[in-house]
Formats: sequence, C-alpha cells, structure tokens
Amino acid sequence: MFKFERQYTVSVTDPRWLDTTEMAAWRAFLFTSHLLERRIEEQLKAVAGLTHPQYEILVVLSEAPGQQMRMTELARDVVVSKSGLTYQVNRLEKAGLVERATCPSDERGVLAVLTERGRRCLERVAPGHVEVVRAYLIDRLSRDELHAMTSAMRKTEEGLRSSV
Amino acid sequence: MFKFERQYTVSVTDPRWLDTTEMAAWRAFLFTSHLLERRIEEQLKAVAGLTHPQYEILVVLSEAPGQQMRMTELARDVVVSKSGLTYQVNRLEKAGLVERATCPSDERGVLAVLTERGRRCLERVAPGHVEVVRAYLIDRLSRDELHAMTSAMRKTEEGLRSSV
DNA sequence: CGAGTGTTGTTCAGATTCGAACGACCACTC
DNA sequence: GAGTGGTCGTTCGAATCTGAACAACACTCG
Repeated sequence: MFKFERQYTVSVTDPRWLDTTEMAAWRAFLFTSHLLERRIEEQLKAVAGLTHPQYEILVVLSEAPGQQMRMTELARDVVVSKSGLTYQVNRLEKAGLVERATCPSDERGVLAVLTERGRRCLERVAPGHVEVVRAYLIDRLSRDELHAMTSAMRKTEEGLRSSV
Repeated sequence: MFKFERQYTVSVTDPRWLDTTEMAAWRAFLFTSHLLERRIEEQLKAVAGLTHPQYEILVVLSEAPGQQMRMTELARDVVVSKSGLTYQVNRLEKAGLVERATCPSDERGVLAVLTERGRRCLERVAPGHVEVVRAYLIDRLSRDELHAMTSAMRKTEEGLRSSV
C-alpha cells in the first residue's frame, strides 16, 4: 500500500502534471494500443474465430517445453486473471485446441496442453496475424525506434512485475 | 478488403516471420500495455470507483470546447464501440458526472456534457492517475525513448486511422 | 419535393472479464 | 503428524464490451 500513500501525498502537495511531450507520448501510447488491439481482435475473429487472448494462449503454449504449462503461469504470461484463463481454456478445450492434464508433481495443479489440432490451427492463423502486427507496427518503425520501444516497454514491465 | 487478400497471398507464399528483435519489441509492447492497463484500472477503481474508459471519457470531455462532445466523436476518441459508449455514459449520468443534451445542429445527435460534479471528480482523481502513468511509464523513460515511442505510436495510429 | 442512401444513437442478446469466495492440496513447523 | 499459512484452479455473480438490428433524422440528386 506504499504506492497509494505516496500518490496521496503527492497529489495533495505537488501534482506533477505531464508536460506537452510527456502527454503526447502517453496519449499516443494509449490510443494506439487500444486501436491496435481492436484491429487484431477483428482480424483473428474474421479468419479463425479466435479472440486475441485465445490466440495468445496458443502461442505461449506452443513455445513452452512439451507444449504445456501450468494454469497460473499461463495466466501470468498471457496477462489475464485466473478465472479469465479458466474460462478461455474451457473454450479452447471445447474447440479441441487445448487439453487439460493433471500435474504429476502437484496434485492441485492443472496443465494446459496444446493439442495437435491446436498446433495446426496456430500454424494456419499465425502468418495472417503476424502480417497485421507488421503492417501496423513493426514495418512502420525504424530499427532505432524498435529498440527504443523495446527498452521502454521492458523498463515499464519491470516496474509492474516487481510491484505486483 | 485489400489487406486480407494481401495477408492471404503472403501467408501462402512467404510468411515473413518476426526476427528476434522484432519479436522482442512486439512481445514487450503487448505484455506491458496489458499489464499497465490492469494497474491503471486497479488504481482508478480503488480511489474513485471509476473504470479506465469512464475516466477517459471525463478527460476527453474536459478538454473539449464547452466540455461537451457528440457521442460518435467521443467514442472515436476514447476508442470504444458506440454501444459501449452509450453504456458508459448511462453509468456516468447516473453518477451525475455527465449529462446528455440535445444537439442543436442535428436532431439525431446527442451531446455528452461534463457536469460541474464531473469536473471536480476529475480534478480529484487525475493527480493519482497521472502519478501511476509517471511511476510505471513516463518517469522510467529517457527523453529519447519518449520521443521514439511517440513517433512509433503516431505512425501506427496513422495507419490504423486511415484504414478504418 | 421525394425517394434513396448514409449517419446517429440506442437496444438487445451474447460473450467475455474480473474479483471474491471456495475447497483442495502443499510445505513447513513444532 | 496435526496444525497453520499459503497456493492452486474453479465457480459464481456482477459488470462490461461488442456487433447486429433498429428507428429517427440528414443529405443528395433527379
């Protein structure tokens, strides 16, 4: 709760507003991330009937050793609540793209496993998705911008990780 | 529909995968934007009972001439569907932070107007919100990174705007 | 003018999300 | 080896979001 106290005192004594540059950066980030999210969602829905979270689950699983991962870890990687992941894995299970397996080392644990069908689905869908990411973000950026953005995002990610 | 045709041909003939740098940039962007979104949502809910979209509506209205704006334009600026905006404006109206007014120039139109109470609510909440944006994003970035990010986001925004 | 076309905002049904509460299990201590 | 605090995944209720359908109005062009 430290951060809230700090915010409070700051807000009372000295609200450090964003200057023009900072505001522009924040607004651009916010606006673009939401807009891009919508576009991605739209494209995935159109070509595969998948939501973006569902697609991300498939991607993360496909990169995991054995194409499987514990629910909690998966939820962290996809940035979704535990209950949200349960819901989506249920969906994906019904679609036959993912299966559940009991975790050998932990009786409480559940492993989400990418099925063969899931792997093929991902293979089919990924190129089109990547193309969208390219068309609107990656291909528009210089190498310097790419590095700067990565560095910036990493720093933020670090702060958000450590404080949660 | 040009873009889908293009994606299709590309996906069949030559899926241009992301290299390590590009993938890192995209992953970092995706992960961080979702994580930051969650943090912001959490903070706004805690101190004001507002969702992030609701807060954004107040901000955009407060910056508009006469603290009022047409529904469609507002929906574009906040990046939310028309029906989503209707829902949120209803909520904000119940809370007394926003009012609806008939549009003088267009009988179909509806103006969302920030109330005095809405203005005070925003004044009260904004510093804490800005502090979160600072703490996790703005203050962690160098001036160069800030500019690079803004430039990158603007380019993407431009593409997304023009194609919709 | 008047038909045709497009826009505006709302309603509706359905899907998705979250947090809180829960039962089950793990790890550690005495 | 029972107790205790913590973790795991699910369930549940409530809130939110979207796209499609709709009615009302605006605009264009013959």
